[in-house]
Amino acid sequence: MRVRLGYVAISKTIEDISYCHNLTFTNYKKLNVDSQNEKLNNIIKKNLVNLKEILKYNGINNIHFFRLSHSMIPLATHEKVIFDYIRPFKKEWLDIENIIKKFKMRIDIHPDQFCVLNSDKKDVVNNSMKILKFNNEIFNILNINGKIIIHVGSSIPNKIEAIERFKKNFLKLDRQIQKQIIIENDDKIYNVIDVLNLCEELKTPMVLDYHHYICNNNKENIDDYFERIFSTWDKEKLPPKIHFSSPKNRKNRRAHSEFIDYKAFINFINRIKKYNKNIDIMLECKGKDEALFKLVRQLKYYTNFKFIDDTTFEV
DNA sequence: CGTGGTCAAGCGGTA
DNA sequence: TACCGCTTGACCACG
Repeated sequence: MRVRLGYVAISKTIEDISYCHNLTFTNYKKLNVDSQNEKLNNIIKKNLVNLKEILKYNGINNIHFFRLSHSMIPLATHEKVIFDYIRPFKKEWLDIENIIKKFKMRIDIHPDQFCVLNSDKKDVVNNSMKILKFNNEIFNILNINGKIIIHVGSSIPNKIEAIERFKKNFLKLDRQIQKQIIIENDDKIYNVIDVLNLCEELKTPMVLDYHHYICNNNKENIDDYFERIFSTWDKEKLPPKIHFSSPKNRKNRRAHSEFIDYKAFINFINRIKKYNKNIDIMLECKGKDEALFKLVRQLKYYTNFKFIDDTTFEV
């Protein structure tokens, strides 16, 4: 089994290179009409240039996959702000595409909490579809095989009806977007079994979030479900994706800790290695890439995992 | 220089 | 009932 490790969205090592500079609608409105677009364009340009630098940093450090934060194009799906974030930035987008291709990177995107495909409110569903379309467009601009990670969403008035709404709305999406969506179990409502059943029915890959499983389960044993979860990826070119993180502390179990509990991680690897799949594990820690490299040092010291590069090992 | 309030938007959970 | 956290930070006004 080959395991690749990655981290989320922001590097802590290279500071001052954020690609998440934002412009809120309130502040946008305060500007006069001429400077609105100028301000927006400046922010987008800065974000795209910085994203390129972060991807380059990742590539040089053998980090093979990355999750894009989605605020890199502020107001992209705001109905009252119409602007072109593609053509004026052709060079910047192309630079990013070239870096991704050069290092053969896997790129995911995770819409924020306002993307609720199964909401009982029509406007929320429409906006969610718009967000998904925007994410799809980013992949189209970059000409890459990216995935959009979403949760099932709301449970109003109950999980059964809400799952039916999810299926109905999912099937309304463009086929291309349907194929990009992968669904993750969450820490409050939709547990591993809910999401696995849904993914099998929709023929959509499932992202297992191990920390969410710890927070939200019916005392089922996760070991009984690994095989089925991995199988949802059988038709994909990309390896199955797992999110791994450690709880902050006993009291605050849902929050993410700064670093990974390496013993829990080693235990986890030893339980999944028999499936002999290649796996991409994204570490979700406050410590970001520092947490990734700390875990790698611990694995090198405490295990016989055979490291192929800075973030990839075989067991 | 540090801090706290604010930001377009949805949810469920907690005090 | 009102706020908090999420996947999360940036920015600005203020001291």
